[in-house]
Amino acid sequence: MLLRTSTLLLRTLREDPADAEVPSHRLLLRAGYVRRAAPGGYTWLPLGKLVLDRVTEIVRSEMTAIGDQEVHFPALLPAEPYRTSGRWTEYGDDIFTLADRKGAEHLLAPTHEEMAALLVKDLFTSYRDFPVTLFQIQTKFRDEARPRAGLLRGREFLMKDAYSFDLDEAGLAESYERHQAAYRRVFDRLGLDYTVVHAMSGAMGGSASEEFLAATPVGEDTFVGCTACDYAANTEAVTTRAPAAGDPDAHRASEVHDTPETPTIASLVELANARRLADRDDWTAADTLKNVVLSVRRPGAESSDLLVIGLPGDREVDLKRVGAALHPATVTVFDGWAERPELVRGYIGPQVMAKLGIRYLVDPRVVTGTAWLTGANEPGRHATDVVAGRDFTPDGTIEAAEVRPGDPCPACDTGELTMRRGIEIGHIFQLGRRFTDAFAVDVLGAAGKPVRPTMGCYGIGVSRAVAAIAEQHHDERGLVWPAAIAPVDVHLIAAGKGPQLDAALDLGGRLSAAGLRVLVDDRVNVSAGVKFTDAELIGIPRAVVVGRRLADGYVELRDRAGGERVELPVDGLVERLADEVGAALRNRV
RNA sequence: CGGGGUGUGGCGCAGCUUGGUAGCGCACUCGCUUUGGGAGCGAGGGGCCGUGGGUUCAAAUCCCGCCACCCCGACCA
Repeated sequence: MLLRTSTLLLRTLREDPADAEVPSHRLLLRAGYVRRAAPGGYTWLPLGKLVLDRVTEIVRSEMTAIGDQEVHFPALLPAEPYRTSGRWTEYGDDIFTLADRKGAEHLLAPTHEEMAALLVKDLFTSYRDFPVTLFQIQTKFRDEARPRAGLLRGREFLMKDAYSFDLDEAGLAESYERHQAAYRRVFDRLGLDYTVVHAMSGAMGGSASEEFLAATPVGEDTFVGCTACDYAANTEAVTTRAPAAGDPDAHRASEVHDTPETPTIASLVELANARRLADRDDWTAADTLKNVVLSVRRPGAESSDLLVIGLPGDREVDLKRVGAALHPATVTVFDGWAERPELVRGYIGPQVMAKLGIRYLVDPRVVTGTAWLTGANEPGRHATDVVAGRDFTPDGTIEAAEVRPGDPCPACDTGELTMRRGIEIGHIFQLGRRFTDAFAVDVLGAAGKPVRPTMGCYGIGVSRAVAAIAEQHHDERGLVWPAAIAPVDVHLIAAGKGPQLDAALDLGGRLSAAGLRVLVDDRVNVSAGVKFTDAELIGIPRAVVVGRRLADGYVELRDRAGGERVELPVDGLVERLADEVGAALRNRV
């Protein structure tokens, strides 16, 4: 393949577009890979399409290598299957919905579990047909509340989604492991620095879920690692180790104290020490029990329910974690104080929750036998020695408290948690039978009785991966593509329009004939300096400058990543580059 | 959805306060010169000033509505 800059649909930008903030967005626009065409929608220009196709091909090859079969579902679907599965309402505003001329409701698919389950039900009837995994690479649609950062979060994006069907749990676990391994190979080949983290299975339910996060400061997900072991998790999925329970009767009796003007934890701690409540002057925020009132709304429900969460006063509630824990319900901070006078804002304690019939969940640190300084449910009053298991009994625990760097690792005894940001580039789930149940997907089992397959689903954000690679592979001059996914293998630069131009075109033709992808900068009346800066912006791994030493039979080979420059004889150059590029690409596999 | 900011040729911006027939740099076209690190000179082409309404003799400029984009938050396989 031979591309010529003089005719390529390409215009590099000298300055940063004003509305592009993150590096991938900025550079992909400036270097002429994509153009914004719609809110949250991008046009892939020729160079960008080549990159997208190479990434797509790597994904496809690893999927087929583990025996997955490629299909292609419609993106435009009738509402009915999504109503049957419950996701029409569960997804809510995040799906694009539309009506056809007869008024029948449709959607632009955000993902295809329903279709995969129905397709298997349609065609397979015997246990002998299993296991089977289907995948597709297709444009997905989601009506994002806030598209941002160019390709990182769009309303239309390319995704590889796969759906496995097994007859039992062991088979599902195997399929899941196989995809986990395949995903590692994909992201290794893409040159991404990524971490596999425990994740919430959320709407999908099921027993296991992991996310593949590409580390970058502009990532939207925060994840933790451990300083001592290999534990890694999305903050939403971090679990808190509960301390050992104690004897609820080992504490002195609870006492109520006047604590005027102490609606906050800080003001309460200050007053508790000043007044020596319960004969102590060493109170800290961690000794207090903070009770946060939330509104919880189930999908499609008319009204919200109250939920109070109790947690140590030195921790804030992380609404993202609460939301993940209660998914698919949505959670908001309670603001209906006027209608619930029994809730004394700033002085709420757990002692009355059962009597009020309000659901009360606590942080795992609030175990039986712990004693707390907390609200007395009267204005200006708090109570000491309010003991879990004696003065109140929670309805359960919830992971609601913020996770902080330095928190103890839940997986080992010695490590502390560290926090980083990442972009979700892959997500794998053991789904279970949610969708096969919804559509009664039954096949005949070995014993002559019906068996219901269990599903896994596995996604890779293909277009997002392109942006993630750009985030991780650039410098102040521009993009620096890994060899495996660069739009072309060699960028030939004619530095001079006479013999240099002819020689560059000749070299380009021969390299192309040798199987390399080549871009020749054959523009005349463009100075060498412009071509050099453009080449660095575009980020092809190897550039060959055909310039002043051509007369002596030499050209210059430049390495984009390392910056090395070597002079090489034109003789034998084609063979040499073909070898080098071939080796570089093989090393990726 | 809440808060903040911005919409003027392909890109980056000025003009708006104080209304009077749209400007700069880059990019683009032509000519000559130049040619290894974003060239020079000369001549050109290209703009419903986001959009709809209002005020006015007159609106890029003032007023109201809407739309879009960016950032923060909420939301989000």
